[in-house]
Amino acid sequence: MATELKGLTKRSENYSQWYNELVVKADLAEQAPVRGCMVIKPYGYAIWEKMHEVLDAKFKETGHQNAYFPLLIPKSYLSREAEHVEGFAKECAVVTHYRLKNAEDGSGVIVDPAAKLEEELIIRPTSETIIWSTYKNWIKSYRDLPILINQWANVMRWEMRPRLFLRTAEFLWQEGHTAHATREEAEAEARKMQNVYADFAQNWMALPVVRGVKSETERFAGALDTYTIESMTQDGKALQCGTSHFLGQNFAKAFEVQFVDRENKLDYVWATSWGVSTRLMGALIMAHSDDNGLVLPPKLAPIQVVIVPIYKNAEDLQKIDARVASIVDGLKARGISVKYDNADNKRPGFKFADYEVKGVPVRLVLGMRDLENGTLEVMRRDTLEKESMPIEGIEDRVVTLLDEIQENIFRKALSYRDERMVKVDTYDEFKEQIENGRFVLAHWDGTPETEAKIKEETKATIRCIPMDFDTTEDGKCIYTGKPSSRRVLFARSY
RNA sequence: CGGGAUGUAGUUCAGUUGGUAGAAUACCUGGUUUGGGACCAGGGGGUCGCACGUUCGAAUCGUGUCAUCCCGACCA
Repeated sequence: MATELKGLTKRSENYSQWYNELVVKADLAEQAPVRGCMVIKPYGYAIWEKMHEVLDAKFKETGHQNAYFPLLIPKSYLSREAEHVEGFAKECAVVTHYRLKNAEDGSGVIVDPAAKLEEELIIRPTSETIIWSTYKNWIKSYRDLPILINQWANVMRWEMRPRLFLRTAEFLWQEGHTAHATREEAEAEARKMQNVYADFAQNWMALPVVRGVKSETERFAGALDTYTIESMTQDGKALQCGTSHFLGQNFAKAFEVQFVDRENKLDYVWATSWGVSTRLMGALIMAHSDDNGLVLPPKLAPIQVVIVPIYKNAEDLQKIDARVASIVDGLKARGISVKYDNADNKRPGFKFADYEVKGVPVRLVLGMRDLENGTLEVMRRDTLEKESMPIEGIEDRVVTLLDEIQENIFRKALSYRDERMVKVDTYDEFKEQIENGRFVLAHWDGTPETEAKIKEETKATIRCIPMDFDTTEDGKCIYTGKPSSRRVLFARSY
């Protein structure tokens, strides 16, 4: 399948359009026939698969196991936890029937009214309810705890305004659901997983994130605390990349999950849940890409190195093939994923542009001229710099180059974000900086009312109370002038 | 659910006062090409979103309907 690559909109002209075109032209995903749903194409899925693999290993290192719970949830389960219903009820897809039949007038297939379900089923928007109703049967004693389980699944939320990867009706994610004997242990777990996410974002995705705690209004429905990692897109908006919730005993109480502790006393268990989704793909795309297309961090790139031959006839190509074979072997031996594209049906210029749009970190070009000189051309995607190098020893050079690129795109994204994170002390200044697409650190009086007013007037929300840097200091709320003991992070968000 | 817009080739779009379907690009075939998105020649592809109406005649006019996109409210 060939993609139409020409004419990618510039970021500066229309950021949303640029993003959309990029997702499609880099061959990552496309819209599905069903509104709000997307088809993740092989190249896009390969990136997600790599993320999945790395995260899964981290979960296992931290003592978690994978399991799987059902897609369909009885409607009554959802109403058990009051805040939880409130948060999700408006966006649930509901299964009401279990059979179709042919219409009598021959107009096609219709829902068989005789097959109406007694209790409707909800397609999971998240799995807390089904999981906690199951944990109830698993937990009797403190000896059954902790339960540290993760599931990789798809969930469905009937969103009003879908966007590829960032907000789709159906999305892929992992959700961890843990049960603990003590409050302290559960809180520690929630923070631990936030750190796992932050580590993954920064060291694998090359994505700088702010770790923090959500304000009461932004908190997950049913949680006591929501820990978040927030990244910045190139148009200056915030993107919630991962969350880890300390659920207290809310779900245990709603689903009557009690255990007998060491002192033979009955108590409710303490819970956490945490998740990241295919939205990470959106964060990745928005963080590093440029007007030539995607820029992938080498650690997650499905193809880390592409080799393009340049030749005039079959005889030349044979010579290049032979020389390239050993380079390919050498790179593979070093654990590098490499593609040698000697397809004859595309010209070199086309291939160059194509792999640039797809964000392949390193391109090696080898022509007859190079063959004679014992050189090749090395291009790095992050800077677009080209350099001629000796073929001899190129494999090791590529290894270090990939590391440099990984490091460089993180640094670039970090300084981009840091330049756009500002402190303000007046509301006028606040409005101006929000309008400029900045992350704004400002004093807030701590009330949901003020937060709501600010959101209404500026569309900015409190992204988090940051944990990565100390924002404690005496000041006055930018909106009400009431005393505040620390700054919080405001931004517009996706 | 409010406000705005659009449905014509795989895609992006043109289509005049109503007269029976076009371009670019993509695709297929052949040839020449190949150090930054090739060129020439030929070819295939559309019940003009759907329904009804007006008319000798509708992509074009009217009514209805469905769908999609953008802007809000909501959200991982």
